[in-house]
Amino acid sequence: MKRNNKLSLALHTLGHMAAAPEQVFTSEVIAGHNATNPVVVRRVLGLLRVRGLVVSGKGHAGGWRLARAADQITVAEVYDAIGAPFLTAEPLAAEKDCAIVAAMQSTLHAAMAEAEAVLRRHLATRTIADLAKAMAKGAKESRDFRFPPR
Amino acid sequence: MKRNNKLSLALHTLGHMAAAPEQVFTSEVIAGHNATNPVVVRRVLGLLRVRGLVVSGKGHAGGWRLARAADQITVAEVYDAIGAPFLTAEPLAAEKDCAIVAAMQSTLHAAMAEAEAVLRRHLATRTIADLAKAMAKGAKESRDFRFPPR
DNA sequence: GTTTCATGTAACTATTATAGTTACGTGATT
DNA sequence: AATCACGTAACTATAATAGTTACATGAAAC
Repeated sequence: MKRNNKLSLALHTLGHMAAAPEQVFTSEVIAGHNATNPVVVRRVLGLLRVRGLVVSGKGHAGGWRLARAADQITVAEVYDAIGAPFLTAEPLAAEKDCAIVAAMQSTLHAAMAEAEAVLRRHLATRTIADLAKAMAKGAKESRDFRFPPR
Repeated sequence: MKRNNKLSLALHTLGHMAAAPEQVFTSEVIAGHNATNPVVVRRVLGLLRVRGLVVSGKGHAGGWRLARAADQITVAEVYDAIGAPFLTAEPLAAEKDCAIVAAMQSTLHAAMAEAEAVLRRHLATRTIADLAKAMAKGAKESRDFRFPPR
């Protein structure tokens, strides 16, 4: 997983889990599917586990699976679990006491908060099951996947 | 400018320019106001120049100023000029032919495009002049700010 | 015309966020 | 008891971003 992000890894993995709910996936297998390392997988899926999206087991039959039905897990929940929002208020250090800086921060923060709300609302309409459906349809059709109307 | 971003530097600087339109600012002075380096300032303002938001001059009376009235420059234009959108489609390399990956990309891209549009629309309603107004109102703390002597 | 000053830019270094890796402990299954 | 897979700490590697140095170019001042 070179320069990708946790959200992609998480959604990809959950999509596969949704497509085979009976199956238990080891972090090693998942890592193989994502060109990354098992430890990285455990770290990312660990974020999902504390939010109750997946469960993990140790030992011989150990591994990962969904904690509930795929159509009961929205993409927004995964996004929140990863906790790396695309939109955040600006940091900016210099001249903290400058009124222009304050006005700028206020403007940017308001705009981002609004955009982030739209983003989450959009992602809340999609579930992991929707991702798995694409696989059921087959890879060929999915290459020109179209977002269905709301 | 430790770990801050170009947009903050740009907006802060343009805000000050709007508050003193007749003033010419050198990159050295601007750098001082932002705890950064003159070269960094030139690089960032250079992005604004090619979009016609500011103009620069060399030599003795050289420096930077707005290319047009502050109320004719929207924050969205600055955002676009910086060209570092907060929202971009996911890269993700592994398993390109996976239908789930394609579905995921599609979902994320659609959500981000929608959010980004909201963000830009919001920023388009704000101008650099709005930022300068905050200074005119005068937060107490900002009174000690001084522009460089003519 | 020469000096001075500020931008324009290339090339390099520094910092930092993120991912990758190694190592080993813990608990479950065989 | 042996094996397997997660849990996690600690370290290393990579890459995006910012900072720095150096110098050429052009404009104003003298």
